[in-house]
Amino acid sequence: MALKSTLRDRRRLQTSREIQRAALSLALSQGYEGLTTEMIAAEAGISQRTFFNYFLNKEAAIIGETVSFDEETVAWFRESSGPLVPDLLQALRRLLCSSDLDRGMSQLIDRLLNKAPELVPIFYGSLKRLSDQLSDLAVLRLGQDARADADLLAEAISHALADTFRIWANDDAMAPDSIVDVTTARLLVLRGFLDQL
Amino acid sequence: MALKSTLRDRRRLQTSREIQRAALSLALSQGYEGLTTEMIAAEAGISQRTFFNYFLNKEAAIIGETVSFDEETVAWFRESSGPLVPDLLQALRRLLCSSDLDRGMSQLIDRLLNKAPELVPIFYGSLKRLSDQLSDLAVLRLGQDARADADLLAEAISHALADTFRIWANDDAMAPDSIVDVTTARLLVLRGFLDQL
DNA sequence: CACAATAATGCATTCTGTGCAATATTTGCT
DNA sequence: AGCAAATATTGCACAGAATGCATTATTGTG
Repeated sequence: MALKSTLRDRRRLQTSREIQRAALSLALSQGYEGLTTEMIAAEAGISQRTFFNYFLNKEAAIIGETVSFDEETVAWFRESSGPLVPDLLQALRRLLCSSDLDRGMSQLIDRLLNKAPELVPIFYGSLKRLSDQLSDLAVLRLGQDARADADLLAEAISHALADTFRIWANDDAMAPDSIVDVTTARLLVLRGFLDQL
Repeated sequence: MALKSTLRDRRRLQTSREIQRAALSLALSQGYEGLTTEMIAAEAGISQRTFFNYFLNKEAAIIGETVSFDEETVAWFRESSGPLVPDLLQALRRLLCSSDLDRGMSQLIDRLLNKAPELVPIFYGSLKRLSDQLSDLAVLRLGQDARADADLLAEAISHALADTFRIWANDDAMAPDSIVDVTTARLLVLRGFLDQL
């Protein structure tokens, strides 16, 4: 029964994206304040009840589906003998490569965050999930004892990445491939600060 | 009219703490799932309506009041000519000194976060507010152009601090004064990772 | 085509959160 | 103390969020 009906899955993903698109465009045009789940459902052409079948809550619809590392990447990372941090960045490269990035959607999100700053914490909550995955990867190589250190590193990397994402969303000339490069540059800036200690 | 009725203010702070205590203890004993604002209000001896006069929402009651840098510290920081990062840590030292830390409450929070991990994002949202304040401080010295860099640095520092807080909450032998010292040590660990780049 | 699995929907219900008006309490002042 | 203004608490009504459950529609399979 595993890996069957991909047609259904594609429809599901499509509907999910349509709901997110509806939520973002309504939030941008009418304001997030006063945006109701009924409005989103109507705009997406579904019932309110179906909206809640796709997303746990209104905020999740704004954020959209979450990405995660595939098994091959995890396996590769575990076996690799290179230095930890570059390997984590390489894993991110693979992740961004597999998940097809939608610059238009990212732009909408960025504009919404500027217009409705109260949503920023929601996105940081979502970013935390990526950070947790990075931390899990790091722990594969450092051992559970280093969980706190892994968390700290993963937070820094994921925030640098989020930073870079905003840059990428607003720069049509920037290639997706260079995202992790810019993220690395951001991390070097951070290291520069920490050299003051 | 400024700086008047401190009696009223103290009562207000006391009620606020009592509500948070009620929320935390109920969440720990009965579980956060199924905890209603009416239950919290009843436990705290106030009406549900009054609960919402103190906190914008249920989650805010769990987190409690937010701290912020006082004007003297901001002024000191702006004028100081020392290196940026140590000065930021010094500002944190002053902040922790002025806000009287309640280890018992911190312990309750830490236990609740272990029991109900779905609340972790809430706390990261709250941590973000501290991070924003740190970033504002840094921008005073770096200029608005360096906002992105300041954000990155502030995130790293605030996460290292949050880390340290959990350690402090569970170690009765650890003095509040040493919190920032341990935070600095955490930041050095992070720098060690970044040296791999 | 028929049947099983899955998805969409309507409906009732509980809880969150807000606005507003009424009531109670506190504070400053004489 | 006693009065008036400011502030806090409360009850009530209401709109929206989110869930459970039963029903209906759609879709994939043999």
